Amino acid sequence: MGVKERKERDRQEMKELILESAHQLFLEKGFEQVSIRNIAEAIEYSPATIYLYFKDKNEIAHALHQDGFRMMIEHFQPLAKFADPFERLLEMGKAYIQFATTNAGVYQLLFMRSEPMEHVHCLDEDWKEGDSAFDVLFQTVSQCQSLGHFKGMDSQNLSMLIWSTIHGICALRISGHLAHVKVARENQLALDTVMTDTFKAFEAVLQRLKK
Amino acid sequence: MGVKERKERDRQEMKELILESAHQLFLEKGFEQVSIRNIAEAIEYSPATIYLYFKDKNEIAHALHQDGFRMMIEHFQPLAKFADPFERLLEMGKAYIQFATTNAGVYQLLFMRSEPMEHVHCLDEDWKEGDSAFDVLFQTVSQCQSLGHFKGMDSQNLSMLIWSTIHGICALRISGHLAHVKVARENQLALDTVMTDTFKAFEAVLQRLKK
DNA sequence: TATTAAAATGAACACTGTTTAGTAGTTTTG
DNA sequence: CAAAACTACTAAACAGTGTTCATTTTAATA
Repeated sequence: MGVKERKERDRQEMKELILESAHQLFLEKGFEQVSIRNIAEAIEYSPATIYLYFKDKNEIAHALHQDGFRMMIEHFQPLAKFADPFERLLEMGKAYIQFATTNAGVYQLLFMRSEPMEHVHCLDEDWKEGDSAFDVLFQTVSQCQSLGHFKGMDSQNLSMLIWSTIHGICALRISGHLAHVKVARENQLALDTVMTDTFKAFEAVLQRLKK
Repeated sequence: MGVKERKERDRQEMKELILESAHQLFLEKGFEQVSIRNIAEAIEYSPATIYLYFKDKNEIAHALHQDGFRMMIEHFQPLAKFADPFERLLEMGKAYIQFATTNAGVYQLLFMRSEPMEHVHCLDEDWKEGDSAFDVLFQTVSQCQSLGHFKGMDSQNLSMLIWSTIHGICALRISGHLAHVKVARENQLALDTVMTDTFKAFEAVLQRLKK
């Protein structure tokens, strides 16, 4: 009698239903702007029901982290065709910015939400995907170094640095803070050139540090 | 009979009182975690009173923007002693990160709060200070270029790029997202070296772009 | 002192995330 | 089959949020 199994299956289906609705709503309005009641209404259940499947709103966000990272990794898939790691790194930067600006809701959920301090210990579970996404960058950076690029720098530090850099560009765009600075309004940063410009800027510094 | 003048003075004092309390509370708990009722309690007035002096919570945030920028500009004051613009730029980066991490509440208020879309048109007033803060960076970058650094790049684009870069580092730190990535936990980025590393990384790219 | 204007507020509205007590429906057991 | 046990679900409430409004208190004027 597989009644227990069916119950478990129903339970997973319900979780999926909630996550799907939440995911779609977050895409449209952003995490903070979507209430538990909104999700409940969308799936035509009572708000309290959601708490039978998820501890709190944070747990829904965490569950969707995996989805978000999968989306990112998928978005990075075409980059494999770039044989030269350095060229791939450049394209990764572009692809990253492109993903973040076209999926602002997802991006905010992943990287721009200041989480409650207690939940910093969600290490193993929902950031497995995150770590493997980071690994894509790390591998590319390492390959660049194998070819003689970025001499004398720690691969991990460098990877984080590059990530921070690109994230900064995305975060300021999404939050709309670039629009405040007069210069940014008059002089729009073109997506196509931003990565090469970034790396060009890096250069000037090395020349200085060399001598 | 200067009763009207006194009333106006009282009104400004009240506004100041509200802003001071709000400022302090935001420092302690962050913008989102402070309610109008918290502020009201701190100044020993009814919550409704606050709405006689400020249209809404956003207007309080905007009023405090100026304070925040003044704090930043003040924090950057000692940098004037660096005669070499390039060296000053490096120190600015360090100072910026130092300010953001020690005044996370202020920094979040200034750059990490996603504002309601309607309010993107607060151009002239509360971002005057912001523009002049940006100008500090822009001037330094321009001076660097006068000395031959960052050849062939648009000064404004480059300034925004540098800002984005440093902001990314700060934002990921403050929001705690660095703690998620396994690498970041095991391998803490040292504040002292992060700027030089950033600029070192820039180098590798130029070498590649040159050929 | 009475009148008028301004300032402050208590109470409410429409929300939010979350908890609890209680109700239906299904499954298992005697 | 009926009773007990367990499950899924929800209405209602709690404590909080930003905000508004009718009402009262306070102060200035005539």
